[in-house]
Amino acid sequence: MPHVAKSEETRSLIVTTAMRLFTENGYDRTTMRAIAAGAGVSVGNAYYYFSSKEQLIQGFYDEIARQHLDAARARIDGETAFAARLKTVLLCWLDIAEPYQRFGTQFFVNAADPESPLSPFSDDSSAAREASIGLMREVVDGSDVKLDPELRGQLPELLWLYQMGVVLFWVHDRSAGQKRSRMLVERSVPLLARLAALSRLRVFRPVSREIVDLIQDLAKKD
Amino acid sequence: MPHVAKSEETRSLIVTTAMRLFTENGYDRTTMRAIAAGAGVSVGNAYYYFSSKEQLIQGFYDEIARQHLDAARARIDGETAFAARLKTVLLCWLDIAEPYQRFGTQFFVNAADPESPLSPFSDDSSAAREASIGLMREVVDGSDVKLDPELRGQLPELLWLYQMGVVLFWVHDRSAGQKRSRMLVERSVPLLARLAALSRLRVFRPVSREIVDLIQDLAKKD
DNA sequence: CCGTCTTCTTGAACACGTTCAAAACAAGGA
DNA sequence: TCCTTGTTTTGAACGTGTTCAAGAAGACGG
Repeated sequence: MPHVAKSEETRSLIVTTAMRLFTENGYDRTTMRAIAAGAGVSVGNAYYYFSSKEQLIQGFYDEIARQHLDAARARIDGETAFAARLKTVLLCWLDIAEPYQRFGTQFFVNAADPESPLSPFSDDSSAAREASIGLMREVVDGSDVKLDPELRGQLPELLWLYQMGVVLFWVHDRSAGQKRSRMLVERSVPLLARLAALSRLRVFRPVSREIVDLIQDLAKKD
Repeated sequence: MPHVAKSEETRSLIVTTAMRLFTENGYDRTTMRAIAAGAGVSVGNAYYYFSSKEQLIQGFYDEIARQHLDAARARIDGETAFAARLKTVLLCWLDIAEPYQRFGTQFFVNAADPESPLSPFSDDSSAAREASIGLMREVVDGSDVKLDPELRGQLPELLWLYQMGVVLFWVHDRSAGQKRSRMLVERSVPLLARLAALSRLRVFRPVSREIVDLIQDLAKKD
């Protein structure tokens, strides 16, 4: 038989059980004792693999991000319009995250804690963050959009921030199928695209420059 | 002697003690037992007045907001430049909130929960929210800025959202004296002001219109 | 097979937020 | 003064996340 570390099996059993229970009953109503019992291990054992209840969802977070990267790349392939590409990427995230909104809410609340390793701005999340920004870079580079070159370099990071804003809206969105979030994307993306295009106009140039500078300065030690 | 309800004294004693301990040791490290002991009451008594530990900071939240309204109004009096007024209001908030950033962080994390009554978007917070938006309306109306009239009506709400963004940045800001947050305000406010002025240009008009429409539609059931 | 060292597992114990039945107190009215 | 009714106060008890000392199970060289 293949040498699969027994410990990996246990670890994965625990996280799978946790995700099932979170989805069934919500994050708060799922106790560590229930997770341990469901996985057939002791509560202490769960803490041997995961340092906290919060930590249990990091794996889940990574899973969503991975699915999103794959699906979004497939969906924008061939499309060259900037707005269409961006819209597809964001709607794709909403599709993938939809089943988890119920407990995803609780999750993203924890992630709002700047001290938490789950924060999208934390060092621990830098890998996932870089991957997401990379996707946005593909959105820009694979499109035929014409941009102020200064803006172009910064745009992926800006778009990632915009995506964080969409997520924040989504967390608060209680409409059926999150259709309000979808509307936000459908209608704000064309606006952004037009703003980006306007950035090449003369009147707009200094403003655009200053925005880029500001972001760069703010990023210097973040 | 004046008829001050004994119960009001107890209530205020509890909240005062709580705020002192929160500021001294942080929110997490302050236990309800410590608060009760510090106030010389039983733990059950604290729960008679406040339904939860979180609820204890609502009073504090209100206090900061009240201070901000007063101080900001005084400081913008006489000033007529839109950018200057807005900048003053935001820097004023940073000044007032500074001593509490340490545990304020924890507080604003709780407030990020959409289900929490502490959320700035919740019904329970609508009074405070309306007051803040009202202040932004004063910022606009007391200034000599020329605006697309459609935008003018919506602007106070947009500025309030912008303020929420600044607060979000501030929560994550670990620089000394929150000088990064100050830089953000100092430099983003002029940008906003220029954008607002640009909104009257012909090329910009349709974009500006659509932004206003989108916000209105999104606000319809929020 | 034995001894030793590391990895894994256990469940009792702890600290904390929260609840609740019961007691103490306050204010009238008879 | 006593009874009644409503308000305030108490502290033991509960459920939860988390810790930890101790033991079980493997891994491996001899």
